[in-house]
Amino acid sequence: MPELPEVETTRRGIAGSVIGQCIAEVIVRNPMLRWPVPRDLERSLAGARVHAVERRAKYLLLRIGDGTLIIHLGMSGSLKLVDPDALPETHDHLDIVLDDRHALRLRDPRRFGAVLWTTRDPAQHPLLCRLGPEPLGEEFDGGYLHERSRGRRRAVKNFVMDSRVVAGVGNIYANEALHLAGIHPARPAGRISRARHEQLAGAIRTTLSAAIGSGGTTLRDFVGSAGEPGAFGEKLHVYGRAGLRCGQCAGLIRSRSIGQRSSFYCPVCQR
DNA sequence: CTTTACGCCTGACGGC
DNA sequence: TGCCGTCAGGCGTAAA
Repeated sequence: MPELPEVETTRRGIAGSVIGQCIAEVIVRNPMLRWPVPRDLERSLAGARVHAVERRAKYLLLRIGDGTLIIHLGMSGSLKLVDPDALPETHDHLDIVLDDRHALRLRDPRRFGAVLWTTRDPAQHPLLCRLGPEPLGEEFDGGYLHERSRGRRRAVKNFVMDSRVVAGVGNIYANEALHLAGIHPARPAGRISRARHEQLAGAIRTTLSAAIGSGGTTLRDFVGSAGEPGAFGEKLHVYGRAGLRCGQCAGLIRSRSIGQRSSFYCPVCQR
């Protein structure tokens, strides 16, 4: 579930409450996430201070003491600020209790998420070292997309969802950005002009920025750090809207699977 | 090298 | 009411 805007919403929601705090306790109720939560996590964290809460792609990076806690929310994860005395519910796998008696509580029904600890440069971590540029950063633009796509035959939707090309564009926002750019999701990436790649890069930035501004998209279970759902779902133009009219041209929105992922597009205004 | 298919896991939903 | 198949926001890995 959480794509970049949801992870950024989470980051902004927790940063002010955790930066400057020290870790009092770590409670692991179920370590079996995508990879096991490190057994000695409490020993690494206890007493250490949180210096910063950053984001790279869909990874949250909590700078704690002399290391970094890497958190990924997978498909169904969320991170809430709670009173540590509040009873945990099913799928509340981990609490990071802070000195001020608040706790970060990780919930992840499907357990596709991850909690990892590194004392090295997190950018060099195997999970992060091959990520492409941040879509809201300066290196990402149409020229970059155009250059990277030359000779590539795969569908442009799969191309922009490849985290080695650009980090953090997931299924919802890939569909939305391609609609905004007027590009058919199955079009081979290498057969898109520079001008249209400029359009696409701009559409990705616009879509992600607007979603962050709305607190993300809640389809099923995403909630922000205070438990609030994201409001961007009301602003989706194609995702989940098969059979409805396109707002741009009154064509009918279609859905089909592209690269094993459900895709939504307007066959009239996306070419 | 690029591209595709497959799991990991739980829960929600539709059809019967 | 229940059971069963299908699908879901991600992504590493194996294999073609």
